[in-house]
Amino acid sequence: MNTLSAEVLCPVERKRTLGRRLPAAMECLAKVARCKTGEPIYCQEDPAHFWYRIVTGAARSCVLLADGRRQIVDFLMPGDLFGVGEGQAHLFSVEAIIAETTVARYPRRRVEVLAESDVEVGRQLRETAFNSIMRLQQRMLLLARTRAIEKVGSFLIEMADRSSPATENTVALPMSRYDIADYLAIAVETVSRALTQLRQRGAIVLDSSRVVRIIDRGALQEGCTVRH
Amino acid sequence: MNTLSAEVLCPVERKRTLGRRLPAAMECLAKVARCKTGEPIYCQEDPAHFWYRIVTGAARSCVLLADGRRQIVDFLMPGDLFGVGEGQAHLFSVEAIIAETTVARYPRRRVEVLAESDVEVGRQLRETAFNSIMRLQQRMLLLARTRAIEKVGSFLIEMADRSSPATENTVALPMSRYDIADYLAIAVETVSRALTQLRQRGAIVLDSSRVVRIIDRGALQEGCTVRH
DNA sequence: CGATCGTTTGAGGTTCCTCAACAAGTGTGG
DNA sequence: CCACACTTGTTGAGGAACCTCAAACGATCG
Repeated sequence: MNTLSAEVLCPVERKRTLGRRLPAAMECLAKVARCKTGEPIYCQEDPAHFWYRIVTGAARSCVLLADGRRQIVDFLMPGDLFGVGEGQAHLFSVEAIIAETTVARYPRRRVEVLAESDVEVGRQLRETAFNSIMRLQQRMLLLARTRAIEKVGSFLIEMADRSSPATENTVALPMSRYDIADYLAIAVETVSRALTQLRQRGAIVLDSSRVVRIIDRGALQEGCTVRH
Repeated sequence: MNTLSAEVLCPVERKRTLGRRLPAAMECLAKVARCKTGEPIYCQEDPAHFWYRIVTGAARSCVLLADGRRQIVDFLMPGDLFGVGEGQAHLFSVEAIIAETTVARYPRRRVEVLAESDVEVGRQLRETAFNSIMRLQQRMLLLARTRAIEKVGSFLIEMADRSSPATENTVALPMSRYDIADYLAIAVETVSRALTQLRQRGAIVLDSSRVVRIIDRGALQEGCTVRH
């Protein structure tokens, strides 16, 4: 009975699905573009004429709030499909966060038409959407954590699970502390302090400020796991 | 350029989509069941053999965390489809929260097969999934709010937008303060205090503890809106 | 070399959580 | 019908966690 609950925390199954390419019929509609660091892939309120997929690199999906805060809605990694099903205009901005980020662009209308004629494409899109829903639900549980140290701990585990299995315990964070703070909805200083505290507890080692080695996975999840 | 951003806050378009019935081909697979208050519709880790839709009443989708807290993942209202695309077992429990809650149950396998043969069903399911994603993203922005009073304010607006348009300014909350607290990831006392404060500011009137009249919508959204 | 950015640490103030008490409403059994 | 327990909602007091402001340091870049 724990097989599924394990999936909640260690989304290996999901990773496989997200990482793989889309059906050939859809891939041949794609055009690939290259983005510099900080360069927007699209902006909030731009007409949503395309769907996108990260090929290499990483990006952040974010929104500016009225109080001046920036909320990062998601970090996008290779294989992630985004900008999908958003009505007439994009609800968020998406910007590359590391150099050499390449993005595949799919014309929305043509994909929608394709989905109605090609059963396989339709099924794949539904599956992708369902996976997004699961990831969003996990993110909601993360944001719902009350303590900053639990948020940061869960974040590190999320990043570890999303990176390649080979380097599961050494995470190279592509984003700054500011990005992490806006993702977790806490202050930058609090992120820094939480990392320091996790280091002092022996849960992690900071090889550099952007490279984290996870020593004690259990300590990171402390109080963050689902009860059985 | 504000058409879309308005949709972010006042999801009228979404409501219409969610409220309407699914295609006839899918509806005829459904069986309707009745649930008492507090009765589970399904439990966390139950095999996910069915999809569900609320016909009348309301329900809460929740998860128990290791620290004993209960996180409510979503409130489900008439028309809402749930339990969809969850792998082999349900990730959350769903319980009715008011008497006379009726739920339609769709056999998952048969719906999936149907979606591959019936283009209309497939399209409708994708649309539903995309709508869920938009709602989840809105919920994420809600949880990302830093102040309790903003969370409660946004919550009231969310509930107002999800109830019938006729009663848009008078919201009958089907859930207790405890449910609201677990939904917003704050303490019950904080929910109560935030409502009192909103009442004192003249933003709302409490006709009874469960019936809220929204007087000043702007005051509820204070600092919660997206910047343009 | 100065400027800027990213990261870390400290000090003080604010918000929220915890514990506690109380009031009102609901159901139950004598 | 009333006494009682229980649930639900509200309010107060004290303490913990986090945010804000400030400063310092290293790295990168022009």
